[in-house]
Amino acid sequence: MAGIEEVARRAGVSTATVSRALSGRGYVSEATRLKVAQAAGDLDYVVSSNASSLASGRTRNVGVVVPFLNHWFFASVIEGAESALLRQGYDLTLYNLTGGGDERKSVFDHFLLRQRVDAVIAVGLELTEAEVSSLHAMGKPLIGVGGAISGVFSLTMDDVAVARLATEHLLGLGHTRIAHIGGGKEFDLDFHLPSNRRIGYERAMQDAGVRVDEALFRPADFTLPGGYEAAKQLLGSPHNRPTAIVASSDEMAIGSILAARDLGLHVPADVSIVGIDDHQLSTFFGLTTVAQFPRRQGEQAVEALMKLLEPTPDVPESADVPLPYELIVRSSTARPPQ
Amino acid sequence: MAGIEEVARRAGVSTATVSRALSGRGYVSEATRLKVAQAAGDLDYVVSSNASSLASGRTRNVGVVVPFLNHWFFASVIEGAESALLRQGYDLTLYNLTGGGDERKSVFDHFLLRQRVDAVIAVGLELTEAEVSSLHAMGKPLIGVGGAISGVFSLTMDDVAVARLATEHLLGLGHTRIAHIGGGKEFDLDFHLPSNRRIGYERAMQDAGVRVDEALFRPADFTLPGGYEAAKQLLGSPHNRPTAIVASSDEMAIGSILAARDLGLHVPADVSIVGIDDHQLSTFFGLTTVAQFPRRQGEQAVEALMKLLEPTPDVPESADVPLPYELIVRSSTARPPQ
DNA sequence: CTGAAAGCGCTAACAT
DNA sequence: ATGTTAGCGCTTTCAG
Repeated sequence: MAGIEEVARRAGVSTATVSRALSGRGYVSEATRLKVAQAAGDLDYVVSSNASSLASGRTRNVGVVVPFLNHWFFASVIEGAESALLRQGYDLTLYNLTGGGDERKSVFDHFLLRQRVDAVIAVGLELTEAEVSSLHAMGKPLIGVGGAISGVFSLTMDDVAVARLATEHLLGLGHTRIAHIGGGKEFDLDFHLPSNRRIGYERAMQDAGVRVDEALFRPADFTLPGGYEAAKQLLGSPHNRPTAIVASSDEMAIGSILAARDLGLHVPADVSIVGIDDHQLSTFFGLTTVAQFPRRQGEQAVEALMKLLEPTPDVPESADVPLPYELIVRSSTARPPQ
Repeated sequence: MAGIEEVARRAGVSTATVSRALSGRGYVSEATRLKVAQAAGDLDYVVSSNASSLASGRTRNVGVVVPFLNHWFFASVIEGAESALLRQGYDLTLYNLTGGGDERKSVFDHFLLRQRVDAVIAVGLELTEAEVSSLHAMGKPLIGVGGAISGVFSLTMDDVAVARLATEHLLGLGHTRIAHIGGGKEFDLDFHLPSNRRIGYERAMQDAGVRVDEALFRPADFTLPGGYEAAKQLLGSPHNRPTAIVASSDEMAIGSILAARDLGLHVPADVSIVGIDDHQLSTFFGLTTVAQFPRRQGEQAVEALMKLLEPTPDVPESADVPLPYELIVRSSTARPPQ
């Protein structure tokens, strides 16, 4: 618990110089920098983030707000953000809203306002005007990931294009009776992704001159069991069973594969299935999918923040590109039977 | 961004009184408390955690260190810890070591030492002596979850008993050719759970007078694909195929169910399978398992910390009980064939 | 029960 | 390039 004063004494300089030498801000000769580093090392000196924050007004800490944690997408985004932040010497403090309304309110009204974070990353959350503006009033940069927030810079995939690509893959193989398992209306509140993906699916169908059949759409909850249920209904239909399914998430797609198996249908011989995500289990199930890269999204969010937070351009340039996605063809899709 | 001074002025008291009124520490008359609360509310005052921490030496923030994030167990522990902390007005800052050796070093040598946290929760991590002692030298309480750390208070399940229970369930149904899929040696470094579970399995067998057959053990990596591979080997054996499998994790157990299906074996008619965890997918797969309760573990870790951190007994009493576990029988286990 | 005042440990002008 | 110094916004003795 050595303080800056002791380091200064040991290095034979002033505390101001120690501060400059250690933080990299301001001019210090190479020689003194070394002396200071040495002294600091000897004493196991680590700056007190509180004192530093209080004096400088910068905490070197960012808040990440998520609606769930126990979910592939969110966990991956956080992992990406965390490691990018660590590299920059930043901490990540986590706000998980799983608990419900009360938690959300106290996080936005209290926790995020107590000057503990320099910026906020909101993942998969549609923030209210009030939430956004209270953050902005404090001068805290806010950035969204996966779910656009009006008036806020957000990293977000082109969900229409993604779903279109998945559907086109199937169309290209010759399928026309293509079903879609997407999010129900309840998911459209915080994400708009369900309807966007449905739109992408429909556009692809229409552009290919294929009629969109309402009976071939099933809402589900993005989970594996949800996908299983929906697929059972779709594939159990006595008339005009679809020859392919595009599911809005890999978990639902995997559920669909299991449903098909349970019905005695072979994938992809009897039915082709494509998902969206590239979930960690997708390789195992041989699922064809459109990959998104949530870890990368977390990193990109941090990169964007750093540009706002760090005046010096010591952060690698990262253009404001749209989020990438990529069709990954595995063994769950093939030409339709006959 | 109103400061304490403005609140004091508006309430007609000194800043000292505001501090006392808002923090609950020290004597304040009910009347002034109300006045202050009113003034603070009017001004949307939120205390600056940095100034408060610097002055008081307490950050009201705890660090949580995990080896992975994208995993059911860790995510659940964090969720539990997070919500318990939120209730106490604490923040949670997350340190994810997924990146590798470098990250770990900088987290322990730098990040955790910069006085940003009052305490540390290490989840599923075996800390080195150096790591533990540098934390203790700073006076930071440290508590382990899921993986005992020598010399550190840890919440940890009785893995021997858990595996024994799973095995006894099978023995009780009449199985004797019971295979075990457990962690390989590489997992024994940070967790000792693999070998403990194996011991529990063996003890149960021995106590039942059943010989432990080396050929009936397969190491795997705790994942679904890993369990699938292992089960394929076990169940594909031409001689003396096991009639049951106890897997050290639900993911491996689910992999085993899928492996059995792919071999044309029926679960549980041809083979019974039991896991350990009660993973979110286990209900869907009808998996019999021994549940552990990771969310609760996160909460308990926080409760234990609060006792150390908060002198006042405003934290509900929670005895130092061993972690609970519970056999949940679903449809993946039954009497052996014939 | 309340107020005055001395820091908490560092950073950032400003001066040199 | 380095030192001096005045705070950052609170909490906490210590008086009263």
